[in-house]
Amino acid sequence: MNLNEMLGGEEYKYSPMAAVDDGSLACLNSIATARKKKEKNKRRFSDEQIRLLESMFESETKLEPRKKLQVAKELGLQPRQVAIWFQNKRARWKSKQLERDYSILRGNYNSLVSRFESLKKEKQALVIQLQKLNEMVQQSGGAKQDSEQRLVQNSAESEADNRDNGNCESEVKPNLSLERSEHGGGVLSDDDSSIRADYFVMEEEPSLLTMVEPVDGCLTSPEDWGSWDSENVFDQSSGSYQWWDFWG
DNA sequence: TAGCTTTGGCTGCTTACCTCA
DNA sequence: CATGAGGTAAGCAGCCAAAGC
Repeated sequence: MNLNEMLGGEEYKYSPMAAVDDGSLACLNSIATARKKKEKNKRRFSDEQIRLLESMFESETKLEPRKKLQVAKELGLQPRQVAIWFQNKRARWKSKQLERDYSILRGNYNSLVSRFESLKKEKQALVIQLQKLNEMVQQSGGAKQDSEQRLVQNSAESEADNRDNGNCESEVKPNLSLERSEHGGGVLSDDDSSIRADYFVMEEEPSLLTMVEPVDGCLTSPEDWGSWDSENVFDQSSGSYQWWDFWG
């Protein structure tokens, strides 16, 4: 068997990853040498060829067979060479795109972190302010306590009446009141808007830091970044992926 | 019509060559 | 001049879809 037969002529396919079972080092060396000689002919494409290929790639990242033949003829290349150039180009482009996506994600993450920190500080300031106000309210208690209790009682009776009449909460007339909560503090209750803000509950810091990636992988798709919002980023309901795992 | 083979293209990984700092 | 890093053309395995039988 000569070298050409070993290599199978033009049909020879050498795989460096393939398992070696004959243990013939000499044979392997011959194959490697032959391959090196074969690849000696490898030359970079000319600037003109690259220029045209690049412009083609800009308009369409995948070539139709007919177009491929036309381009190959035009550039004096084998159709196979054109196909491989496009394959490699797509791979390089994808790699670059990944880098770009990564830097954009990183920027988004950094801005979210700084926003979260500023909101946290704002919340702390508001809590302190509320504590002070509550202290003032408690200090001025005494005589006022009776009127507060009356207010609370009236409010409870009013709600009971509304329930009896089958009224929903949104139909109740505005009725702001100050109640005593089970936390020993107070609860601002706005019956009209159903907005209720508990305060003095700092010991139960919400775990806002649980960040998950949506199942559909939209975070990796730049087109979808426009739809980002805090619900996406701080969704606590699905998955267990932690954002700090990603940046760890 | 279903099942098969063939063909061609794709992705992902890898190799070897070339260029340049 | 040697060398290492990065870019690039090309090889390979494996997968998939379309076409033909």
